[in-house]
Amino acid sequence: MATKKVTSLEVAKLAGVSQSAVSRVFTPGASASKKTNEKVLSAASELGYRPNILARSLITGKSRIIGLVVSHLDNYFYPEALELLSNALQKKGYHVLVFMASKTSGNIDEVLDEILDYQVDAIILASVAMSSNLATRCVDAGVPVMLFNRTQDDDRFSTVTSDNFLGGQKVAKFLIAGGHKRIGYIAGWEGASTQHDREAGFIEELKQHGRSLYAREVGNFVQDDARQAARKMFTKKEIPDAVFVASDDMAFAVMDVIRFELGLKIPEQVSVIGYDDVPIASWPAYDLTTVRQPANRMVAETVSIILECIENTETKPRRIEIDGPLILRGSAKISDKSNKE
Amino acid sequence: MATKKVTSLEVAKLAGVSQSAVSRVFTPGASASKKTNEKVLSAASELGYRPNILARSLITGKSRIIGLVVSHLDNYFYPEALELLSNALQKKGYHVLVFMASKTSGNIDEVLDEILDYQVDAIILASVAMSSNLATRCVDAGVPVMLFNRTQDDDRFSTVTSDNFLGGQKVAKFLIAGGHKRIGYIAGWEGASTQHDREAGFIEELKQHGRSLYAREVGNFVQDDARQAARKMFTKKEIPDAVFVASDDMAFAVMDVIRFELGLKIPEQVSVIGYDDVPIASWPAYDLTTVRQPANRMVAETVSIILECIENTETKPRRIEIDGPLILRGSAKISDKSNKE
DNA sequence: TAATATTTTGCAATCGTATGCATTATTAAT
DNA sequence: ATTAATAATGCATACGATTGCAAAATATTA
Repeated sequence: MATKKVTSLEVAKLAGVSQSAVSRVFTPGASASKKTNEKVLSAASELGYRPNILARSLITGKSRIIGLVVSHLDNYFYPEALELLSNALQKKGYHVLVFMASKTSGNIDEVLDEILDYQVDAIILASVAMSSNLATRCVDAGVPVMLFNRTQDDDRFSTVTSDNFLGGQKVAKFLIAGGHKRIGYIAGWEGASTQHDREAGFIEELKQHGRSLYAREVGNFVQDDARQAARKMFTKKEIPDAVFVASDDMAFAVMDVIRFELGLKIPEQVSVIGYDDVPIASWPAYDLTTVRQPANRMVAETVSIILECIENTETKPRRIEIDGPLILRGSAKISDKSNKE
Repeated sequence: MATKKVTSLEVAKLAGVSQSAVSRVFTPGASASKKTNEKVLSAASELGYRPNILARSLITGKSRIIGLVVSHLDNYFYPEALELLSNALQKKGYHVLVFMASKTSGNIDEVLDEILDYQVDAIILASVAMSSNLATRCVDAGVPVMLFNRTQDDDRFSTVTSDNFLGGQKVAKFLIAGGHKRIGYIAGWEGASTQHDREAGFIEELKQHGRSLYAREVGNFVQDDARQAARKMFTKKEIPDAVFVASDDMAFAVMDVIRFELGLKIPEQVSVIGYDDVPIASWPAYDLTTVRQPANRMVAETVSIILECIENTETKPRRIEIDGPLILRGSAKISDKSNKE
C-alpha cells in the first residue's frame, strides 16, 4: 500500500555488500566480480529494485530523454514518424518526451524552456522552426537540436528532410510527360522550407521545359485552407488540367472538392499529385499519385545523427536530404507515349 | 561552447543570498520577501537560470512526467487523443513520455520497467492491457495507472471509455429502423474490452427486436484483416445489406473492398457504420455514419482523474463511460418513415 | 613460494535542489 | 516604546545514484 521505493542501499544491505557495489553491477562497463554480481542481482530481484534514472541523471548529466516538439499530429505523416522515432530511440535506451507546439502561435519559446528544464539530452523539432535566440540558448546549454522535415538558415543544427527540390522536379517532369497544359500548384505554409523547396523544384523544372505555373493558391498545409484554394482555382473559366498539392493531407481535401463539390473527374479532367505518401494515399478512394517521403529512412538518419551528437559533443551539424520516389497511382494521367512534349 | 549548467548556487552568489532563498523563490508556496524575490529573479534571468526538474524530482518524489503507452498510432483516433492529452497535461505542468508497445507481442512488461525507471507520476495505457502481476508492481511503486479507451477486470485502476455498449445499441437501433434485413458485424480484436462491449450492446439490441446477426467476421482492428473479413462476408450468395464495423479505421478498408473490389453501392446495396468518428469519417469520399467517441471529453476526464490520483494517493479508482452520439452521414440508409419494422 | 600486476571493493564526495529547524528581521499589538 | 506574533533567511541535511581514490583481495609471473 505504502509507496515503496527500493534504493540501492537496501539492496546492498541484503546482499551484504556496499552501496557502490550495487551501483557498479547496474552500471554497464563497471567492474564487479562474479560473486557480487550474483548476490546483488538476486537481492535486487527479491526486492524488486531498479535504478532511479533521475538520480543517475543528476550525476551523469545524461537523462536519456529526447525532447520532441510536434505541432501537426493531424497530418498523418507525423504520427507515423513519431511511432518510428519512438521505437528506434527506445531500442537505444532513450525515450521521447512530447511537447505540443501550439499551432496558432508559431513561437515555441515557452515550450522550449520547459524542455530544457527536463535536462533532455537532445531536441527534435518536427516541422517546427526555432528563433535564432532560442538556438543560442540550446547551444549554450549543450543540447543538440535537430530539425526533422524542415530546414533553416542556421548551421548550428542538423536537418533531415526528403529531397524536396528534387521531388518537386519529379512531379513537374511527370505532369509534363503526361501532356498537361495548364498546371496549377497549391502551396503549403509559406514559412516552411519544405513548401519552399518543393515549389522551387517544381517551378525550376517547368522552366526547363519552357513552361510556367498556370495557377497558384496557398493552402498553408491546412485542409480548410486547401479546400478554399481548390474552390478558387477550379471555378475559373478555364481550369487547370493538373494540380500539384504540397502535401497529401491537403491533396485529399482538394480531391474532395474537385470530385464531390465540382463534379469533375480525376484524372480525366484534372490530374492531382500530392507529397508525402501517407498511408491514406494508397487507399482506393483516393489512389493518389504522390512523392514518397521515406519516413523510415528519415527517422533512421535522425536517430543516428542525434545519438552521434550526444556521444560526441564535437560532432558537426549535418544536412541530410533523402531521395524519395514518385509513386504512380490513379490520380494523375500517365505519360501517353504518342504524346511527347 | 562548453556546456554551462547554471545552478541555484551561482544565482545565489550573484544575488547575494543563500541557495535556499533561490530555491524558495522558484518554489510556489514558499516564503520569500519582495526584496529577495526581485534580486533573485534578476540574477536568475541574467544568468539564464532555470531549476533542474530532475534534481527537484529527486527530493520531492514528483517528476511531473506521465508515462503514456500506445500501440496503435496508425489508428487515427490515437494521434488525436495524444495531441489533446499532451496539450491538457502541458497546461497543468506535466509532460508525456511516450512508450510504444510493440503491436506483435502484447506483453508490455519490458516497457513497463522502463517507465517505472523514469519515476513517472502516473501511467496512462491507451488501448493496452496490463497483466495483473504488473498492476501489482505499479501499485506497490505507488504509481497510479489509468486505462484510456479500454477497461479491464481489475479494480485497481481507473478507466475512461466511451459508452461502448450503448454505442452498439444505437447502431443496432438505427440499422433496424433503416429497414435492414441482413445485418453483419466485423469485430475488432477479441481481447479488447471495447470490441467486446460494442458487440454486446449491438447484439443485445438486435435481440430486443427479435433479430440476430446474419454474418460475423473478425478484423482485429487491423485494416488488412478487415479487408479479408469484408471479402469473406460479401462474396457469399446472399450478402448482408448492412454491416457494423467495430472501428472507423476498419470501416474505411471495408468500404473500399465493398465499393472498389466488389462494385457494390453504398448505401444502396450495403449500409456501413463505423465507430470512433475520426476526422476522415467526415471526408466526402467516405462520409461514414459512425458513433462518435468524444476524444476531448475522454481526455478531459482522464486528465482530471489522473491529477486527482497524483495529488491524493487515497483516491479510489473510477470507471467513466462517456456517451457519444451516432453521427448520421451518407454511408447508411436512413430510416424511411413508411418502413416500420 | 614470494613478488608483482590486476581486479574488486568500500569510503566519501558529488550532482542540483528542497526543506526542517533555529535564528534574525519585520510587523502588529498593547 | 516595549513585547508578542509572524515572516524571512541561512545552515545543514537529504534525495538516490555515480565515481575517483586508496586499500584489500585475487590472479599472474618468475
